[in-house]
Amino acid sequence: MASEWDAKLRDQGYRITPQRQLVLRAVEELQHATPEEILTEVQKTASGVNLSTVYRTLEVLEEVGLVSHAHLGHGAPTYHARSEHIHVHLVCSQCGEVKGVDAEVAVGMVAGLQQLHGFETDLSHLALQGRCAACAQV
Amino acid sequence: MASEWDAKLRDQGYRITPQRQLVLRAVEELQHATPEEILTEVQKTASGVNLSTVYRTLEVLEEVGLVSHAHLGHGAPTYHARSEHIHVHLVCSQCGEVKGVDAEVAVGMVAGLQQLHGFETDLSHLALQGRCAACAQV
DNA sequence: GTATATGCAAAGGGTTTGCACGGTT
DNA sequence: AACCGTGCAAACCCTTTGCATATAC
Repeated sequence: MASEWDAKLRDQGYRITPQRQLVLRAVEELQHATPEEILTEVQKTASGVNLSTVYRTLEVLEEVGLVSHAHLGHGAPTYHARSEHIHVHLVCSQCGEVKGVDAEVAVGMVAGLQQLHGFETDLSHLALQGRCAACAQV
Repeated sequence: MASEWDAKLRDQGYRITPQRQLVLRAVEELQHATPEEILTEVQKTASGVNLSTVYRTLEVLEEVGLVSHAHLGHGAPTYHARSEHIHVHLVCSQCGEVKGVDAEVAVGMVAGLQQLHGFETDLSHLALQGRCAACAQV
């Protein structure tokens, strides 16, 4: 049901605007995009849209649960749609490669944290630093 | 052997300076501090030290393996000494609380990533977003 | 003595905010 | 008609960089 997006906004008292629709669509299409990249994508359709609107919109979309962000490197965060398959980000600190892998690998840890510390982990934010297979071989 | 710190620097061709010693000590004492906080601590002893020196020093100390950083929230990253017990950061996205827990909880995930994807995870950078026990009860 | 490290100040990225206008409800 | 959302521009925080001076080696 891809048309639930507007309901999620309305339910929390937010209005439906072209900008919000375009930003959400851009996030879905680009998959791991920074605010700047999202702006560029949005401007292909609506050139007048402003960067601050993208920031404000992402904040709203995140609050209603339509998107999430993760800090993959030192720069800007990247946003992805919440509807996507939940995945964990593997970031190679040597070559910078980013790989998304199934969140399955982390369920043990999540269960452990819940049991030991009562902590409810949100995996959609998770970025793991390390060395990818290629760089580790050296 | 707390006096190995200078050797680690020298071995990689770096010089030993008061600033580097002070920054390292500040990181060890403050435990999870931002560059700004580290500067303030260092300036208690040497008021002339500059923020850009702190940044450059942290970069060097990280390269030689004396400190690590993690992005706990939206703001500046925090630095901690590598010699400390390895721990994972649990960040509550609701109340902002940060808790360090033993990295033991993550060994299963690390092993899985190694096996499935050849990825060597660096746990010292790991920050997990979620809800702490207190906030989850609501 | 020479190369590296530092302090200073300016520039740079990324993000937030105040305000007047425009659009959704 | 009322209020929320947007565009614009300025401000903000965090970080990096160029350059002259000071310092470790």
